[in-house]
Amino acid sequence: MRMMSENEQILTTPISENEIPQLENIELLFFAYRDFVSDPDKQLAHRNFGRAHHRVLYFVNRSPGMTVAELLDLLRITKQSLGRVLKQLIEAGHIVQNEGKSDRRKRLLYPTQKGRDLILELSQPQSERLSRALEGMDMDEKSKVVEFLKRMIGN
Amino acid sequence: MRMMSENEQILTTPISENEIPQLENIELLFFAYRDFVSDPDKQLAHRNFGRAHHRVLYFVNRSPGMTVAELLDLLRITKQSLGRVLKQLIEAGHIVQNEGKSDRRKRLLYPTQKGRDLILELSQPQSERLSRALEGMDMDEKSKVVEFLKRMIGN
DNA sequence: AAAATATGTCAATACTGCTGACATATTTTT
DNA sequence: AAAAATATGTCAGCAGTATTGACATATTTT
Repeated sequence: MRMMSENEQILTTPISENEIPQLENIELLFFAYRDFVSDPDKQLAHRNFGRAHHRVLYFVNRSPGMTVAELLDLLRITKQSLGRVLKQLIEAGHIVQNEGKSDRRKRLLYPTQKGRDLILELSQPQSERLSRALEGMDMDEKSKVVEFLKRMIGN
Repeated sequence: MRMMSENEQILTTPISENEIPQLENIELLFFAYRDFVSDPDKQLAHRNFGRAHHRVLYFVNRSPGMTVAELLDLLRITKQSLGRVLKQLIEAGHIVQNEGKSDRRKRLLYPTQKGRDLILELSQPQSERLSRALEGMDMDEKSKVVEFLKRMIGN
């Protein structure tokens, strides 16, 4: 006769905050981010771009003149993964590459006006969502939220 | 002679908070979430599971007895996408499906003890990261952060 | 009996990530 | 000057997760 092993047992009770502290917050962060990135997804779709394009465009606009290697470090993806989206952004005229002056191996990345326009458009709904979420908080409270986000980063 | 059109112009100045309010926070949220999900990725990898498995496992543990349709709504993915990961989780013995009593078309999803153990293991580093990020804040400050996350959700 | 619902599955496709290998140009080190 | 290291680009192949649309089955509702 086959016995049911202990860990095949079926559980009908929900996992609780007792078993995992911060359970609610894990969930909130999941939903918050899901909705946060869904905003620009629609705008990206009808340009045949994806989230990867968005991120590249963002960082090049944030730090014009950055190199490919710096971008790789920031995004924590491989050269191959970056290569494809970067190529498409260059072909579409959103980003240009200039040879480095001091080191001609380097390819410095700059946004065009077209690329700047696009990142502004993509960032708009995210900006608005964040503004709404922080609305009504005083400076102290806002800075606590920012502190929280900063402390979530790293390791 | 070919003229450079206006939006091919190269920009060397960074995008600023003036152009997009909340620019810094957009970035912080990106990094925070990137690191938040990277924690469980390593544990998932050597079981040949991915983030999708993690999310399914999470919600089934959170609400044992939920149906496939409810899970689809929550995750906002297609039946096809869910089908694969759910199948693997069932085969691996982390989740079981029971026929609904009142409506036998429905397949109610329950975690096994094995599934409960896994979600606890996966949630551990995320729980710790959140605890560290909230450490030292008083109850009021913590609730402001939670309020912020809640307000980020929706629309 | 017909229509609607819940689920499962098929085929085809896209995006984003990975590894490993190799090529080129350039700079740094020896 | 030659050798080694660096920055970038590209190739082939693979994996995970998402999509759409079509169709099948069982069950419940109308």
